[in-house]
Amino acid sequence: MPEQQLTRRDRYRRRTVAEIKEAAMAQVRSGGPEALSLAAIARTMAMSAPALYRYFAGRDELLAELAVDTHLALARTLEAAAAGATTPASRLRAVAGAYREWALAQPHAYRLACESPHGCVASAAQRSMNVLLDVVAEAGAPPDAAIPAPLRAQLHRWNDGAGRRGHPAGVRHFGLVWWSRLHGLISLELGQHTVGTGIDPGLLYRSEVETMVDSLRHGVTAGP
Amino acid sequence: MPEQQLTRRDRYRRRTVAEIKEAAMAQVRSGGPEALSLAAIARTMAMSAPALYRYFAGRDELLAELAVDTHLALARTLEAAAAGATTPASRLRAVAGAYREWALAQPHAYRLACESPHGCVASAAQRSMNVLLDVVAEAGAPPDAAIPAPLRAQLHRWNDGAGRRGHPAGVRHFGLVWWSRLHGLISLELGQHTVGTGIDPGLLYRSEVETMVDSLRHGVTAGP
DNA sequence: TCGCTCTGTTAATGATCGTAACTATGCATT
DNA sequence: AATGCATAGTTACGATCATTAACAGAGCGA
Repeated sequence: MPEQQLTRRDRYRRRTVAEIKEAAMAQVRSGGPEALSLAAIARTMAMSAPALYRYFAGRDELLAELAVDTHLALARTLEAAAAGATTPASRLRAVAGAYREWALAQPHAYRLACESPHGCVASAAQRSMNVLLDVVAEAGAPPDAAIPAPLRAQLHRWNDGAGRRGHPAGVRHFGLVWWSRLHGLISLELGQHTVGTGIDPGLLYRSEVETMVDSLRHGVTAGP
Repeated sequence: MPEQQLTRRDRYRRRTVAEIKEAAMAQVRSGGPEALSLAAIARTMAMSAPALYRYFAGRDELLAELAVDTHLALARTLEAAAAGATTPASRLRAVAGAYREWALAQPHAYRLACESPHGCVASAAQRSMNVLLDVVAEAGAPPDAAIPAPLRAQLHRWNDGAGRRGHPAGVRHFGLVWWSRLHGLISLELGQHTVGTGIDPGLLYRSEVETMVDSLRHGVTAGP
């Protein structure tokens, strides 16, 4: 079923969908998810607002699709960052740095991606997670034995990256923790929770990344 | 200027403000910040919507005030949890546990508090931060020397808890990191990012808390 | 008592989402 | 080629919402 097999109408529809999403993402990027307005999208496309319902069931569904797209874009960015680095440790730093850069460059989009409580969105986030897992695996994660037994069992059951070889529990654990720590710092930074303190969030972030790189080097999972 | 000095009108006004906020928080708790509707508040209070503008400049200002109140309520909860524990380590666990319990019990309120990018809100969060800092200080934080010099300088300059004795940089650093890690995990949990994985977020959370308690015991700041 | 301020009202404006009813066009089948 | 259906668009409409303006009565100090 090559692209040319598509009927004229189908190709046109794809273009329209893409155009809608483009306009929608522009709104989200500049004003956040709550600023997305179907009426405004229709206006910029010289369409009537009800016409949009031919393409999306409603505002919420459009937002959900945008969140998925956003996660995929983030994943591609992380993949590129990982591919651009050479050593395992530098790859860790590169991915962590790219993650923050990306979030700071489009904070509203980051919010859209991370705080959408939709299952479909979570599954799209898996692709970013896979980048992390691979990089952590390469750097050598702590042994499974260091993880509390019940958690270890759940980690083992977790089927990450459909169709890929599974990672050991130590890698999965470290990946999850890594992700949550990076996200936590970025989330606080985006919430302006560091502005009054005079502390540079970038320094704090890099310090946390270094802590984690070190702990990987020493094969443990430890605190600040 | 005792309470009785207030004129009849002033006391009535206070009651009205409280009632408005109560109705507003109920909406936020059940549907999130975006579900807050001035019209609906007015309806439940048997008032006309424009009357609300005698008390708040608009929807945004009301939300900001709610966010501040929410932060203070969270802080009180943490203080109670800290007061209820006996040993330093158990106090750490109690505060961390109370933090998550509180967030899970009212996820929408937590979102309101944490993702409001208002300066005033951030300053209200300071009170929760102070609870953390005290508990960390009591448990014995890593030495300042372990922190990268530029970050250490900023931490030292940071004037936490107005009018209180300052904490050493090690405590401040550990407190910030602690907070961001707890918040990161909770934020992912609220975003449903663990549902597809079959991993119990509570286990992951407790494991992370234990990691940090251990690292305090050993006087280091390390990774997972 | 007079007058000002505070608190409330109704009316109106303009924006939003979403649905219904209708029209024209593309495309496939006869 | 003619017919008929799904598609993609339109206008009209109803509901909700935030916000402003203009106005009215009650509290309260002079």
